[in-house]
Amino acid sequence: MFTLSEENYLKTIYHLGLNSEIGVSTNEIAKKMQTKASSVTDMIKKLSDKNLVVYKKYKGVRITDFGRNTAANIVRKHRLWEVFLVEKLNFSWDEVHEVAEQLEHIKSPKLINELDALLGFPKQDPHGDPIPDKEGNYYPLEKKLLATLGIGEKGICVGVNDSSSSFLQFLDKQKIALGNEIKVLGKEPFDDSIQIQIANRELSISNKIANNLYIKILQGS
Amino acid sequence: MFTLSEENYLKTIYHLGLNSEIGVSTNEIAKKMQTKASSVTDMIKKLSDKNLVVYKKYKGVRITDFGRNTAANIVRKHRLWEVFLVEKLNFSWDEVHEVAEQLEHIKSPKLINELDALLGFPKQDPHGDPIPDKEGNYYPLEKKLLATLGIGEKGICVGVNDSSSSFLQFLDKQKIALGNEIKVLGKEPFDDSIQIQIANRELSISNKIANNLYIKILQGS
DNA sequence: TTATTATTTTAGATAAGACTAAAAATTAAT
DNA sequence: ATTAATTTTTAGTCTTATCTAAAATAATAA
Repeated sequence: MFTLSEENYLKTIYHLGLNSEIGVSTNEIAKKMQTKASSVTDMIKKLSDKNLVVYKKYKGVRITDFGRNTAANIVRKHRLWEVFLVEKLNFSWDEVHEVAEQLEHIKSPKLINELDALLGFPKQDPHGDPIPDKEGNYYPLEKKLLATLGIGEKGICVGVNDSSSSFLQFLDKQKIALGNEIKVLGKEPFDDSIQIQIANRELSISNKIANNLYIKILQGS
Repeated sequence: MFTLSEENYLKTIYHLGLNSEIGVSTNEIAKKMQTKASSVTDMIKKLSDKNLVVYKKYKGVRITDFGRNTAANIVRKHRLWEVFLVEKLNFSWDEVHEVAEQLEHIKSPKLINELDALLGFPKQDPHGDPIPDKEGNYYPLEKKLLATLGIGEKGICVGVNDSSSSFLQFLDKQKIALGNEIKVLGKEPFDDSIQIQIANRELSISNKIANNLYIKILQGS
């Protein structure tokens, strides 16, 4: 099995490598993990010894199939715990991350499979991010940023781009939650703000907000 | 906050000190934790620096009020998680300990309070051990060993003395569970075995088993 | 293409937690 | 009350994960 530190590095490498064809650089990892490049080099060697990544000096790392699988399993645990915290323990979506960061390292296959069942085999976490299955596969939602919708289009709020707690708290305050139906009523060219209808209320949303909210387009809108 | 290791040592000292007036010895701790006495001495100094125990060289340690409170909180978390695993995730009582050993170190007051509420504020864990409240107080059940009951007495199975997985698995196999009503039908002087009635079945129980099962006496039996 | 800058790695140090072996203190036995 | 046996502590070493400072390599600019 892997240490806490190894799991955290692996997870970071997994996330950073998702949208890039080339290797993940030492500095990128160091910045993301708030640590020093030399520490990253040390850890990369350990992960490489355990066949979780392929490492070529000065060329960054690429995750292996084994590493990807291992990382996806940690992400699966993280996101299932987030669902549990929100659905069963009354956490709000800005409170879940920190606790899930701890819970994701608990080792017990039975625990996580039973938790999955208790929650009804959810496919997304409270931020709309997909939950990998036992094999590490997941199916990202077809989604667009609210800012890219045209006037008259409507959809369901399915996720956030920025999951900083200040943004999530803002959404809570405005009573915008996952699952809400949102319709674009108008767009203001002057400041790129957007007028929307949500749960029978009308709101004006700044461009910055609209660029951080993901919407699943409803058919026939 | 405390490290994983510090918490584990503290918990052991707490348990070993419960039924003794004098200090807990280095060797006792080492034996219980499957480690070496020298490692214990090192750790004791750290716990002492953090005011969790009082340490006098060659005289063992005594837990402080602060230490006792901290330890009781870890025990509280351990036992609440055990209830959760059995009640919500279909674990059997011999499977819960190992996972609870991990979960008890998760840091989040909200998590544990909400979990407590989800479970309906239970007072005992699946082995019948009392769950401390937020202040670290708990109320042990009035209980007797099955072996000490007289013929005709009856009570409810409320706990085990030995919680080794082999014993717990034996109980599972015999369909003896917490909450079952047990009546003593007879005692065999030759081998000190006991005949009991449990859930409309009659069973013969060896003395060794009867010395590891706690019974809450029912009034008027 | 060479010099400059940025990135990455190496070397050496530190802290936590564990170990072994030896020394010191306590307890038990004669 | 000494000696012997046991317990406990100290001293020194090891591993993991981190750091700083310096060296090596790669990328960029003149």
